[in-house]
Formats: sequence, C-alpha cells, structure tokens
Amino acid sequence: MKTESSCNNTNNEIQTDHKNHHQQEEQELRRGPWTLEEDTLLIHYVACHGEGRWNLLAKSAGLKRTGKSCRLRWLNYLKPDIKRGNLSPQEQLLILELHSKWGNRWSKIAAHLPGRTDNEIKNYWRTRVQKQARQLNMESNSQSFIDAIRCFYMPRLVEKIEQNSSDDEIISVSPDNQSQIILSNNSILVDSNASLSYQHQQHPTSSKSSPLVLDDHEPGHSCAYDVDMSASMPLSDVPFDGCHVERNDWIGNDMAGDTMWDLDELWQFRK
DNA sequence: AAGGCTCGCAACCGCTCGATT
DNA sequence: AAATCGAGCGGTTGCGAGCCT
Repeated sequence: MKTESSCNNTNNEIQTDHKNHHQQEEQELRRGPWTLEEDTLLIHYVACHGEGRWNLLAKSAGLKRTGKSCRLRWLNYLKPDIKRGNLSPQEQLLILELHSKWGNRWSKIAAHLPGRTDNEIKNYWRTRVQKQARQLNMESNSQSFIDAIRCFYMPRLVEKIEQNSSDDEIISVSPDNQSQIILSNNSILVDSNASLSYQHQQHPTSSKSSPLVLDDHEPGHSCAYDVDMSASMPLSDVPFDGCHVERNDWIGNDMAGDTMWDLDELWQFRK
C-alpha cells in the first residue's frame, strides 16, 4: 500500500513529466518566417482535409507550429484566392469609405475586398493613412483628418479611377449585395443607404476640381488651410476646423510621387 | 563602401466570443 | 453554470529591403 507521501511523489513525478513534456513541446514549436517545406505541408494537408481545427491540423500535418500560426499563414498567404500586389485606387477608396463607417473593423472591411486580407488592409491603414495623419499633425481618428480624407484624398482617388474608365462602373459590391459603390460621371455613389456621395466641382482658381482651399503661406513657416465647404461634397455636415502643417512636412517628402497621396498636387490648390 | 535609418509586411500576442462538454 | 477549447480579431513587434548620409 502506498503511503500518502509516495502518492504525492508519484503525482509530483507525473506533474513534472507533464510539465517537461509541455515545455519540450513549447521548445519544439517553430516561430518566425515559414519555410517552403512548411508551406507545402500546410497546403497539402488543407487540400486533403480542408480548413478548421487548426491545432489538430498542425499536429496531424506534422507542423511544429501553433494552430493559430497555421491559420494565419493559410488565410493571409497560402489561400488560393489571395490577391497580391498594390491596392488599386478603387480598393483604396473603398477602404477609406468603409473605415469611415466602421472604424478598425478590418475583417469586416476585408470582406468587401475580394482577395484582400484584414492584415493587409490593417497594414495599409497603419503605414499609409496614419502616416499622412502624422505629416498633417493630426490624429488619424480626428474629425479634421477624416474631413481631409473626404475633401481631398478621396476625390483624388475618384479622379484617378475616372481617368481609367469613361462609363458608369460598379467598383465594388458587398457580399450580401446590399450595397455597392458606383462610379458615374463626375460622381461616386457609395452604398444603397447613400451614406456618401461625391460631386466633383470646379475650383474657382484652378482648372482642376477640388473642394479644398489652402491659405497662402510662406515656405518654411506654418500654414493653415480650410476647406471651402461650399465647394465641397454634400456629405459632410461636420465643420472642418482647419489644421496646421509645416511646409517641410509636405515638400520633399517621399510621398510626393505616391499615386494616392500626391502632396505636391495638394499645394497646387493654394489660393 | 558601409553604417544607420525608415518603411512595409509577415507573423506573433493577448483578448474576446461562441460552441461544446 | 462553469470550464474548456477553437476561432477570430485588432494591436504590436521584428525583420529584411531599400534608401540616405
């Protein structure tokens, strides 16, 4: 008959063994970039058994990865319908619009962009859009920046899209077919609830259309700009309270050649 | 040429939620 | 009802590539 202490010893040994085994498993788990072999294993396993039960999948497939890691690798990289390459102006426009509606609901936004992942959209927002906010000395979630997006960047995107198409064009349709973005002559209509509509208007001092009016300024000094709401789109009832930027933040920065955030272009609309 | 810096992207982490036991 | 587990989400980090000085 075992004494209590011997039972405890046995239990302790079992617990220690279990702990060691667990630690060993933890140590064996791979992290970091996926190898070609791992990708092949995962693709082959999913092809044979389908997605889901990721922890089980990881073990069964012989992958020394967590289920989470496998899931992420599959959804963000290996899945066959993943789109690669730069986001088109249409996609960028849609992201901006949907983000204004839903905020950081990346997966929800991604659901409206076939082939794009939530991770990709999140990265786009953080690296491109938030960078612009920083350069404007704005909070990326501030009303001022939202208005700057609506009043300047989104119309720019619409222009770019228009340059590539002459007729009415449906840019995007939601998965449930309840909403869509339609590009028409000089305007863009977003979703069935008419949450947003753009009308391009001619700027009085420019041959280009723009709702944005910039105050005059001296190079190297701070400047302020305001949006001329009379020349703006009807969507925004929220007053744009202006912002202050350093010219040095704009000129000579590496975004000047960017297809979306052409800051030199922005300066052309100064009074 | 080389070292430092910045940027973009892939991957990880912590948390939450819903289903199951 | 509580515990457990799988899945998903959003925030954050780390690293490689390219750029700058």
